[in-house]
Amino acid sequence: MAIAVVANEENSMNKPDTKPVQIGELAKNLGITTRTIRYYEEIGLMGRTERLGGGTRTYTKEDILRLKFILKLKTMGISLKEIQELSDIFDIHEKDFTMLTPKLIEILDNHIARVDEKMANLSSLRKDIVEYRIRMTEFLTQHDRT
Amino acid sequence: MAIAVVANEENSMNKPDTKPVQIGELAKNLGITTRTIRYYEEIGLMGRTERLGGGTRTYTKEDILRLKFILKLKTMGISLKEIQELSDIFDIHEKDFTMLTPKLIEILDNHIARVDEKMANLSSLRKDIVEYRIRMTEFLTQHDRT
DNA sequence: ACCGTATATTACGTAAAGGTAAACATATTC
DNA sequence: GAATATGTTTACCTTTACGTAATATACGGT
Repeated sequence: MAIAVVANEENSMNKPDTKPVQIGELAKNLGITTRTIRYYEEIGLMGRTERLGGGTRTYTKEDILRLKFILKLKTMGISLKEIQELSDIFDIHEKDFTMLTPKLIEILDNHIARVDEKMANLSSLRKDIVEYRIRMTEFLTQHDRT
Repeated sequence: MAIAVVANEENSMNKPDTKPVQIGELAKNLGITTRTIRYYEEIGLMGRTERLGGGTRTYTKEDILRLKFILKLKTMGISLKEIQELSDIFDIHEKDFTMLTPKLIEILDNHIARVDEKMANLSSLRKDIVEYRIRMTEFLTQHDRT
């Protein structure tokens, strides 16, 4: 239940449908490719999940929440490297989500600052470009007249 | 004189020091590396400049202005690929800067729009992160009490 | 002529986040 | 049981803007 909070779970009816899902279906549901899921496992974002006899990966509800959490952080512009740090903490402390929260908040705070900075930069950049554009236009019209 | 307008030339005393410069000194003056200059030539941003007998590159005042122009566009976030388009036009029309201006304005307009979009995205992103951060904090304090 | 520094060319390395292909095993469906 | 779909691993490809190294000449001054 803990991680559901952070993965934006809707919790509609909470059916106990604990039927593990395979990678293809999961990918389709989440709108990503299987390569992405395997890649996340490869770099240690997902703990290694259960496999069927032949090696086919299966994903429990918890696994899926974890993946959704990763995707959520990604949409917020957190890099996979930062998410790795979180994953490490999460796994080291035997999936105790509370151990993860302080670091998460730290990263988020950090990220807010970065976003603020970026916005300031873009704002001044925009001014530059517009100014430049005006000079160009003037230059052009002067040449039209001559 | 034409390109001087766009490269932000200070035009302090306008000494006729038309002594061609070599790549190392030029790089130092502009605060970039020689690799960068050669790279720009490699991908066609700089027309091939004159060489000394042994093949050493030399740069005239015009060449330097062209390079400054490229750097100026870069600081505004224009990609080298876009600058290539401009360079192509410039070279095709035998270095007539007026032929280049419409495309330049188009690129700048385009770029302003992109910057605006980025800023809007960052703004909503910031909201998301802050909201999320608040939820995390609440989650944490609840667990402290229990 | 010689020395030390600058330059030339070629070519591989880097970071991020996967894409894509090859070659194979497994699972499902008719 | 053959065809089809899905899964597996390994490993090289992509983009951007150069960094870095290796090797070979060239330039400038004495």
